[in-house]
Amino acid sequence: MSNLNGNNVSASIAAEKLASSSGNNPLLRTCPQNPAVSCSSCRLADLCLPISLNQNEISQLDEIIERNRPLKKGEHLYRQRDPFRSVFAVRSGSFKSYVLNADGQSRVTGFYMPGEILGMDGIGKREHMNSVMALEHSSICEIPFTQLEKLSQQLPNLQSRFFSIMGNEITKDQEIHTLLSSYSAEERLASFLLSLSARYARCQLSPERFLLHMTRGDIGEYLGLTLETVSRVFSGLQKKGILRVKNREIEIVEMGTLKALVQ
Amino acid sequence: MSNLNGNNVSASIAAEKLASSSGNNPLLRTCPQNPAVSCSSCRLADLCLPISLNQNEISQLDEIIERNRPLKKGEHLYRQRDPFRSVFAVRSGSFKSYVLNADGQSRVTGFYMPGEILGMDGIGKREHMNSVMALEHSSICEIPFTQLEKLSQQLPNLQSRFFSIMGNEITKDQEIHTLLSSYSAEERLASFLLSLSARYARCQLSPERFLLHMTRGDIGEYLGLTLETVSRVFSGLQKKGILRVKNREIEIVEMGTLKALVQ
DNA sequence: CGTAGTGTTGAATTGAATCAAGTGTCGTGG
DNA sequence: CCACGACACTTGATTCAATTCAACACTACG
Repeated sequence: MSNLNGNNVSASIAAEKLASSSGNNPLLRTCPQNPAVSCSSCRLADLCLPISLNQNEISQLDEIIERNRPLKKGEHLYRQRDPFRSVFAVRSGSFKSYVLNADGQSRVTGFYMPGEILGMDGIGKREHMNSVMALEHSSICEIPFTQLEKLSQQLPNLQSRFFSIMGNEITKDQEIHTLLSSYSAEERLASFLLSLSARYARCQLSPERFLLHMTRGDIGEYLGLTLETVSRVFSGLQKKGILRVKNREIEIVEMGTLKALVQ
Repeated sequence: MSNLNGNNVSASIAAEKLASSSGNNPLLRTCPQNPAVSCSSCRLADLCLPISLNQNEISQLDEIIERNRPLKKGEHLYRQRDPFRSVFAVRSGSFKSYVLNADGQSRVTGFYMPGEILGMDGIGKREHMNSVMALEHSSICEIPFTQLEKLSQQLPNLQSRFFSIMGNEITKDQEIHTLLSSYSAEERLASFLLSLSARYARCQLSPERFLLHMTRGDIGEYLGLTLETVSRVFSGLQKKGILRVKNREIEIVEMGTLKALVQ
């Protein structure tokens, strides 16, 4: 049995749905990294920067966006202390951001999925505070920041949208603050899974069944737990019948009970 | 003996220096809450929003800023779920932001000192995610956000400045994330004191001797510790000769050793 | 002067970390 | 296509840092 149900979810979940659809061109559909796909035809547009821009505004944004070559698993988008030039929108795949402390240990500061914006850790000090690594084969749109600033001067909607995106990042970080300062291991992991679930749903993927592209160690570093504790809590939630866990494949069997764990 | 050295630091530290000086008007000097003090004459201007604006730009900013009545200790500036209208700059005093969870427990999400910007927790969802309470008699400048957005359209420097401020907030929140996910109680408290110390220095106050305006419980809620642990760590650091602690008065005796604790 | 809020300290408890051993999985190159 | 090695993961036993529970002291304020 290769997975929870005896058929291969990995392939079906991962590949198909995240492709940026490009109208009726079937070739583009199968190639989510196609650099020709514009914001206006990108199926992630309503999760991403262009939201609340009109057609004309979107095409102006389109012009400053660079669609780079895709990154392989393990490749870095940027590293700690790199000069800040751009923010990035995830087109497909996923990323982790992390910092290395003095004795070389890493701590994961975030995970990023399609439609989410990356790189705002560099805006304050004009230097990236995190490193960002692809967790799987992934592609991104690069938005040079000085050009984004210039365009925001001309498009009030874009300025407003970017203030909102940064505001949401602040809100999200403060939620993690309270999570880490008062939740138990089980509550942290439940909350983490619910966050992933909601974000998969945003991408039109199943909120009940998905793949983790990060390791138990990554999750532990993010949640302030050891990888052993993460593993034990997964086992515990499975024993209670709330989850089914098979390696990186997660099925949330009792969504309500899981939600009740974090109130 | 009323404090560490037998004289009253509380009064001298707290009152005098934080006043927004107003050139050569001695009356304004003694009244930090004077609503007439403009950005251009405010001694906090170079910590605050106006930095990198020229005289003309500052006076445009000045026009949209409302200087409200001061808040007494324990009063709220805004509460969780209040509609978002403005961000605020702390003029004098200090504030804590906090959230209440389902069972009525509070968790502190931040402390704010003169020159720092407050209220960005509302930008994303147009609704405040935190409550904010004055920790002492305090005053603020209110900056209506829609007007700030409008003015940012006209003043590229202001837009850029506000992007930076929000970027720094994100960076700060991520630093707390790594603090909470991997530091011991002692490391957390050391890091907290060093942060306060640096921020007092920014306000032209002593980085070695200052007053805590928050309770041990507030600090614990912020750092993810119980108030008993906070108290024990203070005692421990005092026993090691790194600090002198007398109620809310802190003296950092060995700054180097304290810094070494967090590497 | 009394009381509520704040802070300290001790003893017992506990949740998660650490240490350790072993299994499972995946990608690579022969 | 299989074997190998490197990672990734699980589970158990033990330890430990911080919490919890409890008693008491201090301070500040009406």
